[in-house]
Amino acid sequence: MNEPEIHTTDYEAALREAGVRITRPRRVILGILADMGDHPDAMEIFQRAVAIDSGISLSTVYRTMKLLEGIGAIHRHAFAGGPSRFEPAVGEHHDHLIDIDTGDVIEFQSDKIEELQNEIAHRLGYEIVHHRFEIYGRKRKKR
Amino acid sequence: MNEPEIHTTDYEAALREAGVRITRPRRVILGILADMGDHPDAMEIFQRAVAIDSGISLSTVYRTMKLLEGIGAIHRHAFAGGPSRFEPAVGEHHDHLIDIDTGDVIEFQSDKIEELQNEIAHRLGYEIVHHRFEIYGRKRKKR
DNA sequence: ATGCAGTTGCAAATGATTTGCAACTGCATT
DNA sequence: AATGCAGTTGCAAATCATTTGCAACTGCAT
Repeated sequence: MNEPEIHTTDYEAALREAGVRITRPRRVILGILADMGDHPDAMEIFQRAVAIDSGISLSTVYRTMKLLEGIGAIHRHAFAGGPSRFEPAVGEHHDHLIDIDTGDVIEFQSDKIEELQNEIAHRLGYEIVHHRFEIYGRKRKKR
Repeated sequence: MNEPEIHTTDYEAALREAGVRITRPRRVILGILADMGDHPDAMEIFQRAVAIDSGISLSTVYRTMKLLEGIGAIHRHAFAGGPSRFEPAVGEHHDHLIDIDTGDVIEFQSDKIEELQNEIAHRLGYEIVHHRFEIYGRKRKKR
């Protein structure tokens, strides 16, 4: 009964800790977050939520995402010209490669980057809070 | 007549090459870009432009930024919850450290990052178009 | 000097996100 | 289990950034 998986209850615990109420809409959204493998935007999360409980409003999705972002449970990614996309802040930090033709988001992880950011921030007299490394690329066609 | 500096005329040459007209509003905006040392958003550029020529509209600023971005003359940076900020795409590529308390943007350059992105993109079967590396940090207080 | 396709300013439209407010509901307390 | 009320919610309207339709204007090739 202690799988290394993420469950709604983990988020609930985090929320309780943050001193907020576990309401019906929040439980639904938490459930969606728990098993999303992609990086949906607020509207997409809203649609999934409505499919589960038609009474949920888009405002609540936005409010909940902001709340979760505030307690560090999710990360927000801002893309130029589009809505923010979210992903659970769970496990190892990773970065993204965005396919500029298809919009696909590929995750990758590199210890060197983690090192590098520390080195650079230190050199500039800063303490890192977080970083973002995104590569925008196009699939290399095999020939 | 070939200084390594950036002048309005350099942008003009790039625009002409792209087959667009050099109009009065564009010349004003180009002039602003030529000597901006910061990373202003469209509204800020608009205000500087109006100070030079009161007839310029915000739409034109947006249209021009999009145009310049398209020909690669400037870079757009999207920040969560705020407007896009622009900077001339001139010289060596650099990345940013954002001070999360003050919003200051500090530029830095690292060859290692350039290497790393190539390595990673290659590993994933992609060809890099561009990348973005941002460190969000807080000033380390000296003790 | 002339013509017209490329540009512009303005206002209205769009898209993402936030907010005011009155009704509702967790949940700590009886 | 019933009570009270501060935290939440849904809805609609507001806000912010950005885009777009359109008629008037203007570079610039001729």
